[in-house]
Amino acid sequence: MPSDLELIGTCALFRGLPPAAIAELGAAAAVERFEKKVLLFHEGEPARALWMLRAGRLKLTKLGGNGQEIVVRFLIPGDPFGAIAILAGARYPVSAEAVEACEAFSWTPADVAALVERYPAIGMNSARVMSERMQELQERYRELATERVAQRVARAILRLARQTGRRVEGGVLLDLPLSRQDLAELTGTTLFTISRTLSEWEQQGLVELGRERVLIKSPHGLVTIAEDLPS
Amino acid sequence: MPSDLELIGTCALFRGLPPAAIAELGAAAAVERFEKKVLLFHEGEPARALWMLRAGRLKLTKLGGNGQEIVVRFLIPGDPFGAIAILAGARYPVSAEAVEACEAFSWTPADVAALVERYPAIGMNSARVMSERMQELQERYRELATERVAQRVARAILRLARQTGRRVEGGVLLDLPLSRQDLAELTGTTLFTISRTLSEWEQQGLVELGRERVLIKSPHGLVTIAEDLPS
DNA sequence: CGCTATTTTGAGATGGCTCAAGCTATGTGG
DNA sequence: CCACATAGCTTGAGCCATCTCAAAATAGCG
Repeated sequence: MPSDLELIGTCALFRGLPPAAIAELGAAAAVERFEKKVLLFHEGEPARALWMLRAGRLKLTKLGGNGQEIVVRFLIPGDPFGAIAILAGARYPVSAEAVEACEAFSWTPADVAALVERYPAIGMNSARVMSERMQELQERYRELATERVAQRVARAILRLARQTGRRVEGGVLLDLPLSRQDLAELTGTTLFTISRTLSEWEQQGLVELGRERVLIKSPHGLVTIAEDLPS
Repeated sequence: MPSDLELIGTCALFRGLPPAAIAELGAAAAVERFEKKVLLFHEGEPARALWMLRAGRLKLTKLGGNGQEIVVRFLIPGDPFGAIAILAGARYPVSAEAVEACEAFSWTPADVAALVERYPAIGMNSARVMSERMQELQERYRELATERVAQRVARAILRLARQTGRRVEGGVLLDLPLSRQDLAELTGTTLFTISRTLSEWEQQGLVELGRERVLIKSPHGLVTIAEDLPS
């Protein structure tokens, strides 16, 4: 369990800053706690803070005109969020929802501005973080445009495994409460199709399912599906 | 027709920098010319430069395993590209192809690093540019996941109109060679469906079509479709 | 003027969606 | 501790938006 300053100092946004900067960040940060299903902020709201997840899991979502929701991504401790609103717009382009009890640091736009002024390396760090996320989203965009559902679902699960996977006996457990609906909104399909797809994989022994729970028994099998290789 | 230094000084990446910085950028830039259909670089290639379009139009594309291509976005003069590779990866995550004769500035990674060192504001500028593109891609991702083809195509055309639209008699012309195939790869559908959709709109007097050419006669009509409003 | 790239149109197939119904954990209040 | 309520999940049946493939029309270009 890293200390707060360690977490702040090693996250992608603030890596490489002098200890004085990290100390300032720690001093300026507010810490808040959010229960499961609580919205930290919602899409369209004026940005009142730059955030960083301290503990727990949350998801960034986006609404469609017809009421449909999509999941932009899940976050783990150390991940910054709300940065786009601070950098580019005055408003959050996504909503942030706790998928389990969470704690998050937040900094006011004024504090962020002052710190960026003092430690300009934050600028390049932000650009790097944005670039990495952009790369992932471009990739997912391509998948959504060109691949079948099963392929996309397999990829999504493998990504989640890399991000939050925990080795347990029998395989790798996705270490967050992940409903079929969540997976559907992450991959651009419906909860029905997700249910059918996962059930089939369970038949084949690739995964083991539970309520809001996915255990990967054969990562290799999922890779075969994700890459559309002959089994 | 702005001078090179004006173009460099007013683009999103270098806005607000002191004249000395702009002069340096101008001095360090190489200018190259590319004919229609030429690839400036391709996906996966090690990044050898940060680019900025000087004249013409180009598109960023990405390949799928099955040979299918998608269009990530079209660029107009002043747009930077290849930035993600310089910032986050060592390799270009997309290909860049001239859709008409183009000219582009390029800077070596070493020159970029030196300039960023000297003028740290470039860091925040990069972050802002990335954030804006991220916001757009998140939006398009949502559309691809939740909306029908017609809706997405209408949105894509309206975006292109905002970006490269030119007022002409009779409406707004998309000022770039844009094939049905390009539109399909931009919106995640097939050229056949694009052809049918556009033909229908032409019947209704919303657009006027030509080979690699779209003239918008009724922007409002397209908005109605894009927003899925009752006509 | 003929070649080639682009576009249109048709006909048929299908992957995934929609809607309805029932099932099953999980947690909760009596 | 049990019975019930509820959120999450599964399964089935039918449908339809969109894709696929084939063929022909059209428009530039050399």
